[in-house]
Amino acid sequence: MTLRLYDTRTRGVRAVEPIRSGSVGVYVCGPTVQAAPHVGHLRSAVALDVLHRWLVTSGYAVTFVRNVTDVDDKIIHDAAHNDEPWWALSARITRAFDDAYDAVQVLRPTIDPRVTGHLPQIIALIETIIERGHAYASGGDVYLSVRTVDGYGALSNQSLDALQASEKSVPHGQTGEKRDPLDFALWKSAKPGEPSWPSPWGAGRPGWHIECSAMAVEYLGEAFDIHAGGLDLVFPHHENEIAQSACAGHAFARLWLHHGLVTAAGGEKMSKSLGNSITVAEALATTRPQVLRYGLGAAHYRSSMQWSADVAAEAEAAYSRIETFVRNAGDAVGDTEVDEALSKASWDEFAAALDDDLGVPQALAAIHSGVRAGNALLAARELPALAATLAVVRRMLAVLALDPVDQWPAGSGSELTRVVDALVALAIEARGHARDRKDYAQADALRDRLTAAGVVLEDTADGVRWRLS
RNA sequence: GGCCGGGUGGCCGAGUGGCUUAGGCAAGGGCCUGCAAAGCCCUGUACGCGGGUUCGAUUCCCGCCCCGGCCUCCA
Repeated sequence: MTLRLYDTRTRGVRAVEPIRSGSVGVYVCGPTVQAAPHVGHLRSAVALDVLHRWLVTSGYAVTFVRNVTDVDDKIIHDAAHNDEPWWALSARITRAFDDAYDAVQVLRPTIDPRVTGHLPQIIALIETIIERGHAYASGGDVYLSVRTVDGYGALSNQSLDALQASEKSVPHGQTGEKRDPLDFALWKSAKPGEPSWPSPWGAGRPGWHIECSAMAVEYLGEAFDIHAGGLDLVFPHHENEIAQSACAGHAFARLWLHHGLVTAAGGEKMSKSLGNSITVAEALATTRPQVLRYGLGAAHYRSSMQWSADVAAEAEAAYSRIETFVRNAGDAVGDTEVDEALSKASWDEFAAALDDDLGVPQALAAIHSGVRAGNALLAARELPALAATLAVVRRMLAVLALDPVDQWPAGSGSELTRVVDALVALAIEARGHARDRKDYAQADALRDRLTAAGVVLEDTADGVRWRLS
């Protein structure tokens, strides 16, 4: 079984056949670091993290590139508005994105290149495109001549005529003359007070699309396996990347993967410009990070999903069920030896689900089936079978970065934790004595007081356990 | 207007030309428990509307309605 993914360009599911056997190169369009990350950005990162981790689990050497757009119109504008240097704003927001990724255990990319660190590569690429007759300089700008590109519009299935018909007038802030309204900027001449870099066409900065063409080739080569990003990037961003790279003679990405967007309560796309964002910081104020990860990752990556307090609550309930099983089964099993053969079917089901266009919903179904079967084995005290079930459940969870033991260890080390544990143990002991002499009124009174304090007791075959409600 | 995606049981969310029609949450019943908690079992019979193809369609085709994305910066 090999991984099959939906390819936007061919509009169908295709097997991933790496260009270099055994290794896979992935380029992801990362954020423009202009404002604090919202849960939509995190959903993107989590969805692509599942791709990253599944490729690694499948045995590939993965080069995962996720760029950072650290200079653009909005960054410049917002920084000026804040009375802050543009580079300080982008550095600050880059840090906020990294913190958000770390909070939900998104693997670090192999490299996360920034636009401002790749001006030589960008300028060289533009020169190549001009030399090959596909771009022209005009008034300090450089434009790509869209009509010279064979197959422009293939990714987004747009015809040139249709695009022409809906094309608006020349966008603001461009001083040069386009030969054709469809042409787009590879290089923008500097305006007073804006950051700029020297180039053969005068001081200026890169257009939005060219950076990705340049950085992808820099780190993955002229041909690579997978290019990913949000559905909102298909046109014009990815269409233009394809055009630029084709004009430079690069084969570029083999497969184009696009994930769905997160909607806010009203059903509209969550975005900075619509002002309906829930920031990652806001979400984490009310939702545990592992639950946020579970919730954002639970829907199929290509579907749109809503994020709200209700969705978060459901994720909490579903994930707690998994946590409870892993904890209870772990205690019961101890170091019982694990017979891998007993759990092969579950793993195979899980692997087949992920191989089929990253079918996380079906993969989660396999995990939940394992949990249900495991809980039954726990009740029956069938420890060898339980040990195997627990092992495979945790192995599946680990692929999704959701293992409660290794990846999300409970708050530990704090002196307070030890104190609370000792105090609760004292109360549990007293309640045990009361139960032994069948003084249930007293036992229940003790339990009620713990409940009121936010401590839930469970009487299990392995003794009384407690957790925070 | 053009291009794309979607409308599934109380909710979220998979999937399929008929077969045992995921999984989670919520609900009801049962079991377990001193009582709870946790857990297990059972129940609910869904596929936007109208046609068509078919022995048979939620699944394929046509039309319509509704929702969303892109066509301007956007994960």
